[in-house]
Amino acid sequence: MIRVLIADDHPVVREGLAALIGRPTDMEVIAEVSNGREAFEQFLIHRPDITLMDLRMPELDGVDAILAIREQVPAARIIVLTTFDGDEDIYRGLRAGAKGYLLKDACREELLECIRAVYDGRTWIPPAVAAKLAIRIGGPDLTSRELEVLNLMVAGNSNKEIGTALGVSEGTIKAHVNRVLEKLGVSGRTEATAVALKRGIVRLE
Amino acid sequence: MIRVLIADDHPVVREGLAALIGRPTDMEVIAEVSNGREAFEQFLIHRPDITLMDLRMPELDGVDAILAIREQVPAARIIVLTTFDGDEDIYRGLRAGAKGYLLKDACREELLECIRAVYDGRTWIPPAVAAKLAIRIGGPDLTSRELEVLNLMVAGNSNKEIGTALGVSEGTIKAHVNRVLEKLGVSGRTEATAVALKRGIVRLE
DNA sequence: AATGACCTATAACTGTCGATATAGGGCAGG
DNA sequence: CCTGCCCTATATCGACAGTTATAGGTCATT
Repeated sequence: MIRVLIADDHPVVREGLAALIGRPTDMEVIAEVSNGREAFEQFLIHRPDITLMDLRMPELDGVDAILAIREQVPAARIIVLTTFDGDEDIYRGLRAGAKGYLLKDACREELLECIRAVYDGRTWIPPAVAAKLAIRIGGPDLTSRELEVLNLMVAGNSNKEIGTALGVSEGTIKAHVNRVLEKLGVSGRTEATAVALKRGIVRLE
Repeated sequence: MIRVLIADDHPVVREGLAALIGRPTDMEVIAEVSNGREAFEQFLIHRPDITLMDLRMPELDGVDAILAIREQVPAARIIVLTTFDGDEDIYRGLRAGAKGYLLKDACREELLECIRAVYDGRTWIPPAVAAKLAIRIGGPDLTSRELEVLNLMVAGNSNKEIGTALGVSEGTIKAHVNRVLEKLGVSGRTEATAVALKRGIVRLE
């Protein structure tokens, strides 16, 4: 019997996963939670064989929940199940220690196959996801300062405003912006905004 | 018996909705489809009391499906059930003729209550959704030309490039861009990009 | 027929952006 | 200790963005 923990803040999705998983006779849902903190707590209590984890959740992010769990139980078998398909989301999820990565438009067969694969100790990543992961791995990392600048840039701030906000000169911001544009492979801050959002490097709100 | 049609391209969500709706004794799911075209076809065949419609679907968009259905059956009672909470999405969904608008993080009670309300001929819009709708209704519309320019702008094109693409002068584009910035209430094209994406006025990809 | 909204265009001007080069200080890993 | 990466800074310069004002042509509405 494969014992599954579901972590997702959408009741409809939890219900759907529970229905799909409860159908085969070799799987059962042992707990459902709606945020990352509960996911961590319930994991330690139930020690599920498989954890299905959404990325965007209140209280504690999916990635952070994975990190917290694997700090206690390095062998935890966790599958990310999310709507986000930016290469940065995929990269962070798998780097945190997820063994599978499914998008929410996965069909029933794909879901069950993935659960069985990860339960057997294999990793399970759909080709489309793997392709995006490859893009991310090839490219350069943004430094934390560059990320900070990028976020302020996406919010619509000018170089001068960013400089004021970070307590450095406008020229310094220009230098950072230049490296960000180069690393993202774009030709201006507007394109950088679109690319960063699409890739999941920054988020709105 | 309230007969429900489900239109959503995510199998997990369809399954979840079916499970939630099948539980009370006064509702039943009579059909499930995964794109807008099928939604239109199955609506005409089954004439459901309630249709739950996702907005982003292949083949035919949710809004277009609503329009197609209501052209044949103006009294159709359709509820939008989606993850998109930009004011433009909400506005378009309701203007197309939806009688309810739920976000996918709605709980079971909210879903059932909404279905019953719309079945009884009422409209059902959560306060948070209504608030965003109010924002959209207050503001000015972008003309089709301005939308065209905005889309090219978000893609990272310069004024000159947009002018070339549309076969007009750079100066003309500047004039369009100026009105777009004014209507969106922003101070530059980078901020315009972020706001347009957040509000659902434009989409990536 | 007149009004108004929209698209188009021009022009001049200021400010910001982005490219490029150069360089000192801090800090970690070999 | 030295190398390399990161953050910082300065400076120049051409390109582009954005403001403002003005105005002709089209088209639907009144």
